[in-house]
Amino acid sequence: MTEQTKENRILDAATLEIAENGYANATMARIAKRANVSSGLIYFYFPKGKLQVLLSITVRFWKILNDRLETQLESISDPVARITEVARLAEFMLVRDNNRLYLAKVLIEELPRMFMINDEELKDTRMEITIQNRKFIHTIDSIIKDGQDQGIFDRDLNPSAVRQVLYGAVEMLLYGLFIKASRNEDLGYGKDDVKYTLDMLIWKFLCKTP
Amino acid sequence: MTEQTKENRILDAATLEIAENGYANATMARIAKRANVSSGLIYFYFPKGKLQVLLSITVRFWKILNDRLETQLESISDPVARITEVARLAEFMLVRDNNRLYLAKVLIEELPRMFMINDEELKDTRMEITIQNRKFIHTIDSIIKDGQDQGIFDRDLNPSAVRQVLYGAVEMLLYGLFIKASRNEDLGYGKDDVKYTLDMLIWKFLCKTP
Amino acid sequence: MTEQTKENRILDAATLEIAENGYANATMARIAKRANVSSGLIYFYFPKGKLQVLLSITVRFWKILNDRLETQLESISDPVARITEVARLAEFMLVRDNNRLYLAKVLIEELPRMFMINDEELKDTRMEITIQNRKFIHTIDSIIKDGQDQGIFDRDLNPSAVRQVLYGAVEMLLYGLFIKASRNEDLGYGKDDVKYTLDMLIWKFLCKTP
Amino acid sequence: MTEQTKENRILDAATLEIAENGYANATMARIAKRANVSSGLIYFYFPKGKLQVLLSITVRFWKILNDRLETQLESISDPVARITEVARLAEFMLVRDNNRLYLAKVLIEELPRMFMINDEELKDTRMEITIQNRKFIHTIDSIIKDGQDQGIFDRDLNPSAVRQVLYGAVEMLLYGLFIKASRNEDLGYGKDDVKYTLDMLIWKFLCKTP
DNA sequence: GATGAATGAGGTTTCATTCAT
DNA sequence: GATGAATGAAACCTCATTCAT
Repeated sequence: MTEQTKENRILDAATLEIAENGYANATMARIAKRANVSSGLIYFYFPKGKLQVLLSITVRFWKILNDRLETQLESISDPVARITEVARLAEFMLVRDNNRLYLAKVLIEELPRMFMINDEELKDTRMEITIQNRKFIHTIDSIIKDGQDQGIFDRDLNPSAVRQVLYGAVEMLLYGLFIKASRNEDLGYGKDDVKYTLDMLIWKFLCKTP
Repeated sequence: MTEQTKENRILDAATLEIAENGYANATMARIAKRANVSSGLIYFYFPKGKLQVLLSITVRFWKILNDRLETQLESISDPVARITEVARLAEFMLVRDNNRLYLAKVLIEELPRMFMINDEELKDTRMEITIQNRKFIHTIDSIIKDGQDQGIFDRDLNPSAVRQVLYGAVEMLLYGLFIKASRNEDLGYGKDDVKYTLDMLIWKFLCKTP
Repeated sequence: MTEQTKENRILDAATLEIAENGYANATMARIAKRANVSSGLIYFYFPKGKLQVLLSITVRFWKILNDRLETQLESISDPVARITEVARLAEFMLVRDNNRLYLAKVLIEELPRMFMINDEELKDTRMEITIQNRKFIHTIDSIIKDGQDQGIFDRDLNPSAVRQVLYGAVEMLLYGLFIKASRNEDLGYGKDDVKYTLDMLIWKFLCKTP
Repeated sequence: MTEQTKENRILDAATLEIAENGYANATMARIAKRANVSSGLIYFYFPKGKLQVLLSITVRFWKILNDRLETQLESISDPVARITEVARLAEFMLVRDNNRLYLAKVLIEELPRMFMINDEELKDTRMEITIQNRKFIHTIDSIIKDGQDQGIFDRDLNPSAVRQVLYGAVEMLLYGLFIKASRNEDLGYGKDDVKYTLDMLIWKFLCKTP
């Protein structure tokens, strides 16, 4: 999918490494080995080290997601269809194959960490995430407000709170799939349940009751 | 709340340290300093080190939550009231004051890490978490199934998927509050919105539509 | 001489290591090995690393020198005798045996580096040097001004410039001795020439011509 | 002054880089950037790397100094005038503008390092320095011996020791000017004091007392 | 001549963990 | 129970140096 530059290979390798060992235990040496580059090259592309690599994984994902959203949503006008499309796309980008689930795991587990970064030297990368994140949030919130204005979505709900609910729902549903895929534990539902549950969440929770 | 033994002081200090720096950057030396004990003493109480401390924070929380749930739910029979009470209690234990929000942050961010632990020596502590976690999951799933059996909750929803949605919704709503409290960023909603949104999630999404 | 605490052992080992390899090539690992301590312990006493070790060598020397000067000069009132005593003491502390010459070499070669340090984190150590240095400069300048006031020293000379000349003269004369001791090269003079030359420098250059 | 070939630009850039960061912290990458060439090119001109660059800075300086000395001294016969000319020329070459002071700093601080070099591969460059250095020393020592023979300079002084004194005096006086120029610290004297003090050093210390 | 991405040896540095007191 | 100086494995990270272009 993404062009196989060495920079991208490093990010892919880091995704795998972090997914398997967690950020705390991921080592630069192993990332380098997985990407089949020297450890020094990682610092050439990401001078601030491991944290910048993690941030860059996130930036790359959000950029692609936002780009695709923009394209996909262009031709859809119905708020229900639009919000459903957002969920579908997130699902598609993170669940389609097991490789994607690694990315899902990293994004879900490490996203909160992003908000905590104060390092002055990483301000730029951090800002990029914030921009992409705000863009995403704005997309969702706009759809919700739009639906409320059109009388389709429940006007009594706070759009920001709804967005958090949707975000959390998608996150935990996907996370369960990851656990299922990577361990023996069954959490009691499958990919089809995710689709159906999210549809119902939109129809019943988000839409105006007749 | 909890008795101020040195052991508890260590866990409290660790919660703060991990909340501020993340598990990866938390150091035993700083935890010791914050707890006003020597670093050697941490190993007296938690011989397996940092990871055991993290696990112990989690165990302590889940034990208390499950205990209280048991007590509180005893006198409630209506499924809607029961599931609402679960949300209320989680909220209460994690949001009541800002100190609690630190705990919320640690639990939310580091919980996934728990599932990755294979360390033979920590099997016992890990098992304790699994037990508490299953107990919690079982409590929720039982309420949902019960409600479905009674024709109050929507029978077409997969109980496990619903549980993930509720868990994710509570998590993200609380997490937004933490961001708000610890940074200037406003996510667009407040404590009251959390209550109302969760109530609506239960009424509209979870309950059977008439 | 100095109490053989581990801290002092580290400074002694570092002096030797830096004298032999230069600051640029000195390694913490070798300093540790020479001091017979673990490399980690160096960071326990000198958290800012190699540069702090270098600064600390200097601080220790200047402190001792200033202390002894204070004691020795107490009982001397004649400006000529006083300034001679300063030169003698510097000589004594740096030349008496070959071990001392190592210290001399480090102090002479690396002193200029001290003035260049801007590192915010080393401000304290750097300030200590500045204080000791000013104390030393003040001692010398006072003697010179005193001698000028008494009509013994040449009043037309700028005391600060004279101090630089004396400092440079002592430095280069001692440095030559180090070269001689550590290599085969002969620079054409010996310890006795140093004494005589410095005496003449004081008598002829510094004193008022009759 | 010097022709702006890329080779010279590299040496100039290295002088600045080493003056600002010290030899230990100077990096080839920054030297290349300052010289506006690629780092690879430095190895084209100086295959032995950083040390060879440092040696080359020194060689270039001493060669020019010795050349000029030869020219300037040709027409002067009086020992006092000759030795004064040496001091003047050194001053001129190192103090005339602030750029020169950077060179002074590097030469003063890093000269001792030269004597420590044993690297077989740098034997040639090192030898060049030794040759230039001996030539310089010989020039001075000759003037002094000459003056002593003519009964103008004090015959009781060891010429080599005198040379060290003069060298140290010039060095420290110039060094003080550098400190003054690059920091706020005032060492209590200026360029005029340097001239006067050196004149007096020659007249009073070096010359025979009547 | 000139470039700069890429390497990897070798240094610095951290910090979990121990143990004598 | 409690301390904190001391250890050393193992990570991070730098940067001199190379080489295909």
